[in-house]
Amino acid sequence: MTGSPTPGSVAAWVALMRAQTATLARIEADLDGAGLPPLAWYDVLLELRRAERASKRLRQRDLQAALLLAGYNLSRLLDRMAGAGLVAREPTPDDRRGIDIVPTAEGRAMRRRMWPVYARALGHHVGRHFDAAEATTLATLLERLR
Amino acid sequence: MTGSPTPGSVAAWVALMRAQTATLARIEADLDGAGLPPLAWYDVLLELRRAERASKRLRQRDLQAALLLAGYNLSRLLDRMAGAGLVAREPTPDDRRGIDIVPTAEGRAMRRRMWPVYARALGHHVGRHFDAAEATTLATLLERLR
DNA sequence: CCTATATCGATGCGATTGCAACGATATCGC
DNA sequence: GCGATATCGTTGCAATCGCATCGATATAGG
Repeated sequence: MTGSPTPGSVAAWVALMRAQTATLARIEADLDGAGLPPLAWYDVLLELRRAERASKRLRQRDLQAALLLAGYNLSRLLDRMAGAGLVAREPTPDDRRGIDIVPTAEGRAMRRRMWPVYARALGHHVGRHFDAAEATTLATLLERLR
Repeated sequence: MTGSPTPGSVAAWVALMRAQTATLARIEADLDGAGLPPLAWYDVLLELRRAERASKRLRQRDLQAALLLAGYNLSRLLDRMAGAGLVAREPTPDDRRGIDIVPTAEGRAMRRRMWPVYARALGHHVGRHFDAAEATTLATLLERLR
């Protein structure tokens, strides 16, 4: 047998693809409309802030794992962000293969500038559609697909 | 106020991004591993079959709307698929700007060849994680983000 | 210690995507 | 009917992604 999946799970998958594509496009459009960089830059800056709050330096490898990003992709994303003056690369103290990524003052400022726009977009394009219980249900179900 | 969205909806959004990215990557890997073309090709071929079943010809514009795909992107996707002999372009009878997209015999065969692999991947990477009620709940919630 | 293997990050190159603009045709408003 | 505007699909070009590979360093096994 070809193992036809349940109709419900096909519907869920199709809905997942479309929801992500459509919502991401709307959020990116809001950021772009405000003259801000793409969402991926925010994700990087947010991870960097989390690390700073925990008084840790973040290795590129760890950033890669946190963002589910291919290594070569992250290398070049950081090229662009470093070019824009938002992050700096420093050698990892105890592993000479490694690079620590640190935010610059401008990088921290950029994250603060992006958040209000991102938050507004999130409320408008996601939060608006769910009450608290629904949002939790949705998050819980989606977690299983990690 | 910056209008912080509810914590639940932020969690739902993050989970949505990760679930889609991770699951899509797994499914694409299964298709690629079976020597088959990307998922987008299947989506096109499926829409074409739907149209044929309804005895309708499908305009490129309608395909674009059905797939939530940018026009220029679809143009070139169809270039590749036509190059592979899977679809053909024909002038729309009543609108000389338009192009009808029709599947070739090879295109229909390719869809039939892709489905078992896709179905297996879907069962493995999506269906496995949900019972019928959960899948329906998930689909229903995600529909709201269209 | 010293070779074999694994990990970390970068890079050359071809494929794909996104943006802006275009040519062709259709539709609208006068 | 006719000029202004909108729609359909394509294309040039730059940015980004994905794959394969590389150089450098670290770790494991004998």
